[in-house]
Amino acid sequence: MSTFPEAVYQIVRQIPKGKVATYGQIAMLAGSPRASRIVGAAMFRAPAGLPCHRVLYRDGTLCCDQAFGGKEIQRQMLEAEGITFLPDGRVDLKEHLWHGGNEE
DNA sequence: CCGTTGACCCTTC
DNA sequence: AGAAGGGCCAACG
Repeated sequence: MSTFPEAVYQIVRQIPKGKVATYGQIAMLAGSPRASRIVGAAMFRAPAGLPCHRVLYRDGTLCCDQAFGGKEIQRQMLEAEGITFLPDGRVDLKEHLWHGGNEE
């Protein structure tokens, strides 16, 4: 792990099924709590096999409506993982917000 | 090496 | 409560 995106990939890969994480949370775990934007950029360049669909906004909303080819696509993937959605169209962070525990 | 850009987040109007 | 603007850090040209 030398570059920031690479560290981000490792962290996102450690997100368990049925759990979600925020860009800010991942950025903090990566070593820069304010580099949330770098995390998003890294997600776009992220290779296949990376559960980037488990990464959401700080409020639980999806990234930018066009990620993964469509926010509804991400919603379906999250539901398949066991994630519950609120009537507001946001993910239930209080139920699925992942803690940065690398020890696992 | 310096400037620009970006799947974000926070503060203020 | 909703909308707008600025700031931050790291990669890329």
